Amino acid sequence: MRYALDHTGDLSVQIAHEIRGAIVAGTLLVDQRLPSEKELCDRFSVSRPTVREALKRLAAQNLIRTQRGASGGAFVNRVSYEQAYPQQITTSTLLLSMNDISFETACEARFAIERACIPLAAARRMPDHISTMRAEIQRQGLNDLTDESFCASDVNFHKALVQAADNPVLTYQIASAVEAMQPLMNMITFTQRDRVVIVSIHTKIADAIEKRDHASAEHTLSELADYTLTLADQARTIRQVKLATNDPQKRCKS
Amino acid sequence: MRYALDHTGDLSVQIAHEIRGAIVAGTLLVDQRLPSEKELCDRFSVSRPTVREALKRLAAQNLIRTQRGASGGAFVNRVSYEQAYPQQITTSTLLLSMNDISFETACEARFAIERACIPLAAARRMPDHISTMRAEIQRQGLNDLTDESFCASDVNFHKALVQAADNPVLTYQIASAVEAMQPLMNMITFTQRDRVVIVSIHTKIADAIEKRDHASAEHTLSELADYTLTLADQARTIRQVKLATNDPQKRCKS
DNA sequence: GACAATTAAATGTCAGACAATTCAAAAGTT
DNA sequence: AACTTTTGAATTGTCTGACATTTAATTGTC
Repeated sequence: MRYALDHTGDLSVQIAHEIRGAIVAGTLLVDQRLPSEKELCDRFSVSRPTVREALKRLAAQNLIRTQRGASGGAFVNRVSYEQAYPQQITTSTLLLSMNDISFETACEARFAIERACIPLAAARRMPDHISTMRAEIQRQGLNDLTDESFCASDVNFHKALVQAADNPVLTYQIASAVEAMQPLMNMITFTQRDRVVIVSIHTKIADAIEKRDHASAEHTLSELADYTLTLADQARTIRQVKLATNDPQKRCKS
Repeated sequence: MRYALDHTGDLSVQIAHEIRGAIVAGTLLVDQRLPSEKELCDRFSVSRPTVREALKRLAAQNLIRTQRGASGGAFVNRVSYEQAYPQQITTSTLLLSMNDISFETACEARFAIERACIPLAAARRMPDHISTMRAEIQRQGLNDLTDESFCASDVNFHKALVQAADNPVLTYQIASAVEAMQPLMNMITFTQRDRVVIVSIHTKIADAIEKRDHASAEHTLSELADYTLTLADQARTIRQVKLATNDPQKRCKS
């Protein structure tokens, strides 16, 4: 077969678009081998570097993988959660950092989405979900925890909560949203007192989920959302005060 | 500066990874120009095709754009919602189609996430959100509407609902989830009776949002989720019956 | 000073070659 | 005959050098 391309833009873009269309439409099935680069050159009437640039575009989107050697070539990838995940997070993270999204907006979205899985989590939670949550809560109570470790444990807690809903699509969507928020959350430093409050809220959530009391869990989650906002507000105030009182020399250093 | 690369895998992958890291870390700022391809060749000690393949990888992820001519080159992209959107949808759509996600699972996730924005939408809806929703409802009542047009209007209705929450991050997340579901939704054919039911549910939702009654809106949305599931169930049954009663000739045609 | 032609720099494309990798078949050995 | 080794072919990865195309700045002319 011969391909007819849009006559808009660069050749490698057109070719990549053509092949992507075939994959999305199902003309090319998972694990099916694409024609070799040489054949693609003939079909599209372009040189090999051009074909290769097109293939690299597709590879960057995890749509294909390539293998060297005899019986090698480019193969259609099965798009898995594991592969889509980091991609999604990179995009979301950049979106947040490049578009002046306020902490309030991001926080609101994150907790709103997480709230979506609470009824399902309450209905379907299994014993190991609860024990994972409690283990993370216990970890969060340790005294010698760095802020990073505390945040990581926090992420794990919420991941377990989401996983209790037992819906892979939901897990994928929410987990990527939560992780994309992480850089913003890391700007907060948690005092010992803050941690005590958060641990108590987490405990209340775990209790509610265990008792399959979704109303209480939802309510407590919004409590956590509010508290997170006040923490961010405090952190901002502290930063501003520091900035104002800092002598010029120190400010230059930063 | 000279770069040190991981010695794992292909060169173009390593180079792309290196540059991506600089963008994500903020070393390269938005709209900043990357070194020319020739300079990159020198820095990484590779040939131009290799550098170009790396740049194409980044371009495929919308991280950079290229411009020809004098004072052209590769520039760091501002990742905008508009650009991230179709990318996200493509990925999500492929995830759904390639991983044997049941309609039930996808539907559950979609409505759960949409539910997340209801309280915000009820609190913040403006007159034009309501009028958009009502306009789409009216359109859905027209008799000579194709299934595709009905679905498109349905998407618009839910988009307006989400937009009423007035949170760009939330809009981005939910809208992409809803759109990714569209191929699955398009498998359902809506009888006139189905449409009447859906229109009435939509009306109830719009009414509740207008009255800022989030509890009622949430309840009605879950009603819609249930109804959608029964429709999908019907569609599946009908397809099976057709398959069983079809004579061989017709089955070959399809 | 305004407009047109030239120039330079950068990406886009091409052609051909060689290197590296992998699998399969042929050859050789036991 | 069964197993091991060698060879070869196919394919992607990389390099080199060249030319085409596009665009902005420069130069020249009126």
